[in-house]
Amino acid sequence: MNTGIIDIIEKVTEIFKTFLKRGDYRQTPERFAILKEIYHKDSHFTIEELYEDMLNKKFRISRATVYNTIKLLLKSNLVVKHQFDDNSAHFEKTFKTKQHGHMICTICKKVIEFQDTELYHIQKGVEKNFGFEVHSTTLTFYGLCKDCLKN
Amino acid sequence: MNTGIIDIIEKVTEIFKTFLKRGDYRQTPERFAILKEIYHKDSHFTIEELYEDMLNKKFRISRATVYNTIKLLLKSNLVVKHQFDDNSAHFEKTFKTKQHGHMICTICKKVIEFQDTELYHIQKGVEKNFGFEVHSTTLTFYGLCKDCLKN
DNA sequence: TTACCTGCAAAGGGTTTGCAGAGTC
DNA sequence: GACTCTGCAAACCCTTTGCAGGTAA
Repeated sequence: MNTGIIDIIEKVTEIFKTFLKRGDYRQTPERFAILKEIYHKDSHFTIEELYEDMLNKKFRISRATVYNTIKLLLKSNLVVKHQFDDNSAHFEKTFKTKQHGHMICTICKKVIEFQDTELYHIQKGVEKNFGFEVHSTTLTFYGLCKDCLKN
Repeated sequence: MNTGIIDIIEKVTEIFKTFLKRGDYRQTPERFAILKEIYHKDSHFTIEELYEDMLNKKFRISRATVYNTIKLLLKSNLVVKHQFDDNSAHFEKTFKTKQHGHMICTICKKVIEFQDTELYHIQKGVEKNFGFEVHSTTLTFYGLCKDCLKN
């Protein structure tokens, strides 16, 4: 499992390097450190969580740099952004990650992921019908989870 | 067409009245005026847009009341909230409105709606598989619209 | 009459911006 | 060496909150 993660991080680092070169962006240690941290995570995160995780690992960094780098990662499609129904944006890595949706419990705020193949068909449908080119997708169901339904 | 709107507004006003009574909320003129304004709209709106529209119609109201009333309308399911990729929340009426998704062009910011029947199947699927009870849904595709693809 | 609701203004929280110093190319 | 990037802090915008006066029940 660990070797898998290392391989993936190597790969996305390459992709990011290429992206930076092409866009005339500089290759700073902060940018690679943030990418690495994100790809070590298994789940969603907010900017604040990412920022604190890096501080905890004694990596000296500022919020502004995290915001700046996330923008580049979004542009390079290595990360996607989700705006759930709270005030802060949530992010996820994309490389080697399957397309999925989210269920959010409006009581306990839990976020549950689910895989779906039909989603892909819907996407193909709108691309065909509207001449729209889809870059990223957010499917979110809000409601009550199993545990909260019991109460 | 106009009679259709009037009928619908009468109907949702009744629904809202019942909701307010049941929840021991007061029936204030502001609340009904906001509901009416929303159901006169054809499309998405932000709090700020709604607020300004009401001011333009010489209805004296405050932002705080708009925020407060929107919460009640969400609770009564007469309005849904969408968090697109900008900072402000977007809202829509729900009554007599079909389930649909949104495509958002990341360049021109245009929001295009599309109907989809498959979405309902996905919803049924997660309800069955996860014991989750879905109350509302947001499906959003981000990408490039036909017009922006030309350039 | 008794809460609750409204309007106003200030506070709060996430994100962006401006600027000086550091680091990439 | 030029110019971008970083870190810090202040500014910004949307939303929430506190309080005094008004209003529905």
